Amino acid sequence: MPDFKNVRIKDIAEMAGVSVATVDRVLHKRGKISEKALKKVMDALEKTGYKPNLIASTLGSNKKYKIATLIPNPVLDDYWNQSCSGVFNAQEDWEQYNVHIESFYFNLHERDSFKKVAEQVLNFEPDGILIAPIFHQEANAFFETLDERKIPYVLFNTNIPEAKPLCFIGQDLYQSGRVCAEMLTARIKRPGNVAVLHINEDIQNAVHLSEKERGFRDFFKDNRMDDYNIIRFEFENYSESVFSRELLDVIVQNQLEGIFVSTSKGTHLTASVIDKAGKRDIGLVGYDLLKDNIHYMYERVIDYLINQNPRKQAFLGISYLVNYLLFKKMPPATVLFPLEVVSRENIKSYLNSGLN
Amino acid sequence: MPDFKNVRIKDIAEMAGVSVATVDRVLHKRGKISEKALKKVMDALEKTGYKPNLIASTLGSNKKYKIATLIPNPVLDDYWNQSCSGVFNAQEDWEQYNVHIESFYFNLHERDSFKKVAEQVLNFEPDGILIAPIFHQEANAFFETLDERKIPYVLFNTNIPEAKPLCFIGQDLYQSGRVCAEMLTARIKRPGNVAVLHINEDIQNAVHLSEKERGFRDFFKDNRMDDYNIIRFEFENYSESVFSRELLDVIVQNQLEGIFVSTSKGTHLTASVIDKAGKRDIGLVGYDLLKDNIHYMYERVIDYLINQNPRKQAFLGISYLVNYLLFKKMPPATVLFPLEVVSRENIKSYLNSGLN
DNA sequence: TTTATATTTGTGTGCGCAAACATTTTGCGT
DNA sequence: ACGCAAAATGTTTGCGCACACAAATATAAA
Repeated sequence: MPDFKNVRIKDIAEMAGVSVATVDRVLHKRGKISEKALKKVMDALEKTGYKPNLIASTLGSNKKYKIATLIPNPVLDDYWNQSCSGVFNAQEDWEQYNVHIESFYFNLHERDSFKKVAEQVLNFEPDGILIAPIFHQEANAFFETLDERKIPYVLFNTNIPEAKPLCFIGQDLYQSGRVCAEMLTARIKRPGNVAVLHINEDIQNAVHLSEKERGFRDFFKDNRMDDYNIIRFEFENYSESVFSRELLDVIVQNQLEGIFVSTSKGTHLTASVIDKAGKRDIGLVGYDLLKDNIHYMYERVIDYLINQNPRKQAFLGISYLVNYLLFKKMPPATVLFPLEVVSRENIKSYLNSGLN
Repeated sequence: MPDFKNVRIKDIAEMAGVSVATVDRVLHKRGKISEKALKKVMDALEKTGYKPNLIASTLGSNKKYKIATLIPNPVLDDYWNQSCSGVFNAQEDWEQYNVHIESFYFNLHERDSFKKVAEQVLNFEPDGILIAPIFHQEANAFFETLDERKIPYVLFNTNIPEAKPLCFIGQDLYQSGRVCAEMLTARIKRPGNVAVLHINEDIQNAVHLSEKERGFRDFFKDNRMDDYNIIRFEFENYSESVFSRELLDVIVQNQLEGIFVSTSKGTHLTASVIDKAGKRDIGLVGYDLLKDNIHYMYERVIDYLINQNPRKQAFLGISYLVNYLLFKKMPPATVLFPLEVVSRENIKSYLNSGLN
């Protein structure tokens, strides 16, 4: 072990026969530099394989960074509550590094709320933003402003193809649907009717959900499972009681063997109906480790949950932003999380490991 | 936002009416301090909620840390190869921080090799060690030395109850067995004979493996699946051809419906035999995303793999050590990874997401 | 009281870099 | 050749902390 002392800017400067400031200028592409000096410095950089000391760098540039989050209000929905706690975790990790995170919440059900809160975010003048772009159109308008002002942003949960974020964090929805089909058919012992349930407050997520449905259906097609019949149902702006009645109708009339619910909240709503009706023999696959979902999984109403890991998504989003701002480290353009299959037997291992 | 400027040692010193050195002394419990000064400093510390700037701290103490890994040779086994790459990943992450990681490999099949290499590790005089303590007894002897010399170490993969590591990283083996039973029974459509296969080079792992078997069996018991019959087989120091023949005998004679293999290498060995015999209707559940296992999963020979995530285990182990050394951050005593269920449909999502 | 010695406290420098500030060099018009 | 601005380069300070070193104070021995 040669105990190789890391090359410093000073070393580079000496090698190139210039001052540290000149080296600094080429490293940060600031100021003007003569061709000659540039070449000399570049050569030295090349030869030594110089890597900046990020510790010293962050200490030296005594900057404060402000990061904003723009996500649905966590009190209205356990899913977003988990995203939120991911942000908090990240906050703890980075508070040492002079980064301040301010959370802005919009109402999941009102697009106007998004616009209003987005405005507040701009007033906050953040150096970076983590966004869950629920409302397609409004989000796009917001992105334009951000692009103009050159404020970097990371999207998670929902992708917006037109946007040019630093990074998108989410899952492969098509494949997610396929996994659900796989698990549902593993659960169901005799083929028959299965239902895809889209339970959502807003038709907005149409693309989001139909991607999952497409994957779900393709699984049956690709595996030649002709003995299954897939029926699709949508519930929108439901009231609890109406939903309950209608869903029961659907179940009974179609003699459903299994149900795939495409949303996390919809999952425990459905589970609740099935539970009350005492129809536990129906296979049920849905999304996420929400409190209620966990409960119905232990109760054997829900068979499998696909974990979208909102906590980790948000956490990683913040980490990417910070790394970009502090260390100029470019995140991958897209990060698709593993499609975690959660069952009665491994659910505890997911809940206990603080890693998520 | 009050733009709260972080309190520095200097601030504390002023508040307490002492010099920075005195504050430094109480912070690090070094040198002697008068009662009076101590109290004043402590009060100021308390009042301000002082938190040291770790960035400045690491920069200031211009220490070099040496970390050693003591793991099986990666060229002999893809599983350990993955652990190894986890170490490399960690290395990249931390090389900025003046930490040097040196890997020491022992031969998985020779306990003497472990002793010899452990000796080398000691000569290296590391500040921390990541260990896969395959050989129970030899490991324990090593730990004693480490405890004496107060060298912190993190264990992963295999737990040694007597050891006093900084942290153990692994999985709940009992529960792991249960998950395998769950997935195997989900795969098998008609109950019958299922086999537990322990395929291992060394009887050493007996505890390790029988924990999994216990969980496997308990699943059937707890779910009153009396229509299943569980048979146990061990293969030790096998030659490829002998193994192949014997295993086929077992399969045919018992008319196996499903197989649970308790080791990662054993999984593709078994898959290979099943594949060659054209017996894909047998359910097969095993461990880990090894290259060969992935292949047989795509080939529909293996149905489910439980991911032990050796890469992430090693990566996290190093991270914990570094955080402890650099930032005095205590890791949790035990970290049990989620029991990830990998299937044909979600395997790509695991392979693609660089997170693992 | 003096001197030696232990105890307690204070000062200064460097870690590697960023950035403000200072200086030198160049090009150009007159 | 001169003046002058722009271009190019150099010098210095400070980020917050660790730690070596220096100084001051207290205590004990003579």
